[in-house]
Amino acid sequence: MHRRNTEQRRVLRDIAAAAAGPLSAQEFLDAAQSELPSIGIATVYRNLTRFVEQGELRAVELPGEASRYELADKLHHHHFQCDDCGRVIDVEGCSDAFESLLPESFRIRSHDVLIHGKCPQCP
Amino acid sequence: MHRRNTEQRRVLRDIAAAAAGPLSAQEFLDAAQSELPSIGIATVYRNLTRFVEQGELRAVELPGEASRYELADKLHHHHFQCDDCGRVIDVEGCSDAFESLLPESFRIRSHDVLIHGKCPQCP
DNA sequence: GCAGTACTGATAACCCATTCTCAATTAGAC
DNA sequence: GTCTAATTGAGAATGGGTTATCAGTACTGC
Repeated sequence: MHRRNTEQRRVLRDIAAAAAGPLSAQEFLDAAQSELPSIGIATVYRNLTRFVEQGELRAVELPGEASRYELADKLHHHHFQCDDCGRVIDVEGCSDAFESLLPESFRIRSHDVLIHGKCPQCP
Repeated sequence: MHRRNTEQRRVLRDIAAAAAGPLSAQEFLDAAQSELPSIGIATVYRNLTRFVEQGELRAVELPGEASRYELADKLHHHHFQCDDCGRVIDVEGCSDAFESLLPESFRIRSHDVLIHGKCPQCP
């Protein structure tokens, strides 16, 4: 099972690298089609799944939304989602004092923060 | 359209009031059936939707999970979800210094925090 | 009590993100 | 250039949460 470097994969990787936040399969498709109009949604899903298995990408799940994908080597960060356009943008840094809020009997592994509001591009 | 006080609604309201965190429709169903074995999932969904419309309950969306519902008059808080049993438990308090992480051009409206780990009941 | 209608329970239908199928295409070793 | 299997694109199929349908039930005003 030799891996091949297809144009589709190259385009998808470029999109992930240039993204300002995690993208959905549909967003990957839209972005990819502007460079490779014939690419289909099945290919996008197949490759996103594969990139996750290979450790290149990481899935980001947001409430009530389709899965999004971001580079796996990103440092700890959180996300902002615009109420209007729905775009998700990375937020660097983190003020984590969550541990102190729970009793000792809870063994904390991680935490996710999602900030809502309006992004600079929306009215 | 006169509102009626059915046994089903009374049970669902009791369950919501006694919950340690937001419950899914399935969890409402399971809890309700121990008191009212004939209650069906359609009735649960119908009433949860109705309670939300009436402002009694509020929907809580967690990544990759069915909607959950909690009392609408709860004060600002966050949630903990157990990696093992999946239960969701309220976390009082909040260390919010998120505003400072984003540029001024982002107008922040709210934030959600979800803490992951193991609850006291799980190994 | 009775009537009228809001409500319920069972199940079929729906919605939509994701996966599968399969014939056609193409990267890459030789 | 040839060969072969990995990959692709289109559309069908899937799965799970939620909603719609409809005949039967049971609140509540009188």
